[in-house]
Amino acid sequence: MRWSEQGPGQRRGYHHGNLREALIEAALDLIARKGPAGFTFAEAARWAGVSSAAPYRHFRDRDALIADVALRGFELFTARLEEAWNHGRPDAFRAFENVGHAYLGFARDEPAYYSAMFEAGVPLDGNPELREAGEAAFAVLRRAAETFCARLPAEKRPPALMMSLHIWALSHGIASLFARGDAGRRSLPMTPEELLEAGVLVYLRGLGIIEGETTG
Amino acid sequence: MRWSEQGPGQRRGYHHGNLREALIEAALDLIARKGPAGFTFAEAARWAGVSSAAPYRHFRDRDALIADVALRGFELFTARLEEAWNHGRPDAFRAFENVGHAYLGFARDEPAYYSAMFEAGVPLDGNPELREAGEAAFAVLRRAAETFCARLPAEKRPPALMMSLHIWALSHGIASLFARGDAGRRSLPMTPEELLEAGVLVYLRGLGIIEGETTG
DNA sequence: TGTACATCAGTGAACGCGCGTTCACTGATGTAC
DNA sequence: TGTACATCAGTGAACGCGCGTTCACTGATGTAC
Repeated sequence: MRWSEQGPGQRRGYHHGNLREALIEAALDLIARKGPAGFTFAEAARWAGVSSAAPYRHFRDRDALIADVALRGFELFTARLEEAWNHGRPDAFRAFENVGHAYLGFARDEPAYYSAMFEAGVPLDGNPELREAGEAAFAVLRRAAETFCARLPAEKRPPALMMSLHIWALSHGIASLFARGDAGRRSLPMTPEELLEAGVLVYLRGLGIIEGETTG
Repeated sequence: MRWSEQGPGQRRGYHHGNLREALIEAALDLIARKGPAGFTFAEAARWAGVSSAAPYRHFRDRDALIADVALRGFELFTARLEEAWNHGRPDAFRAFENVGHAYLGFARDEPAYYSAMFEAGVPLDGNPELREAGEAAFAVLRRAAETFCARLPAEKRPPALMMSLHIWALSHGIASLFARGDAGRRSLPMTPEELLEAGVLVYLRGLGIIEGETTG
């Protein structure tokens, strides 16, 4: 460390060395604390211990940085869902459950990414890379649904696309309303995970994919 | 109209006459077009054809105005859900379906209210009136669920609170992801209403409240 | 190994802008008598 | 009905601020010879 202090970083010479990454970290920190609108280019630069003009060497403008955060968010999200699915092991049902938990876990552990992905209002048109990243995340859910549906005989097999949309919407709804760390969060007489798990169980029973008691 | 032009309003003398309402209208217009963060006190004043200091006669500050918009939003929302429920007529099932449609309809027709209510990050602590208004809206859903559950014999009756939380989360998820007018909206191979209706049907079947074919 | 030079990631000063908020004020309205 | 006055919703000018963005610049790094 030479002279200038900075956020949580360590070194500083004339060249920062890793400014691009530092700016993204700063964005995550700021978004987590103040929401996507509370993030400013100027503050991110300050956080990284760099002049306010420096970020322009790495991002066209403020929106480009947010879009990049959203993109990374989707990549991480996809990886986490994929890992939870784990090729349908140990069995389709358990793996499906794990995907649900991974969904909520991501929303809770990475509120800043989640925010940038779903609430920052980054326009998807004109950013095909971002759109594809979002679709890749959804594709994990969809593949899981397909595998899961395959246990049923073809004639009573529900449309996997619809099923995955339902699960996605339910997960997203629970995450937005109850599992986020922000000020508007509603309180709940159970954990979000329990709520999601119960909902998915009822839903799957309704599809005829699993059997069981109607109530507990 | 005397001299100063204004948004869509009509008159202007020295006294506006209805500035409080005009500012709220302005806020709705701005939020609908730019999101909750895109709303500024200054622009709302301009929209109403009034000096930038005038709003302070009616709202303590910017946040107070947004909180007021959210409050009205919840009141409207409650009224609309209530109307849809219509005391469970013509029958509990149909009425329940109507509530779902009303939910999505509100999110689509009143994106600005919806935004202020669920996305503006208005802190609920320290604003009991707002919190109660939100709970009142949810209470409609809950009462509907209770009435609906009552068709089942007590020993296989699902917990109505949980059921209403599931329906709420599913509706909110679909509304956020697919039914909103903003830029981040995902596209969908069916209407949000169809998606919600199908999801609720599956869910209710899973609870054993309705019977029916497993797939279509 | 040493020097010349191109490249590139930073600087820092400056800009114009719009915002939120305050202040002493003033014009319109409504009420008492 | 007319006048005096209190009340209150507006004005408009001013403030300090932080933002996004640009510019000519400069220090560090890496490469060619």
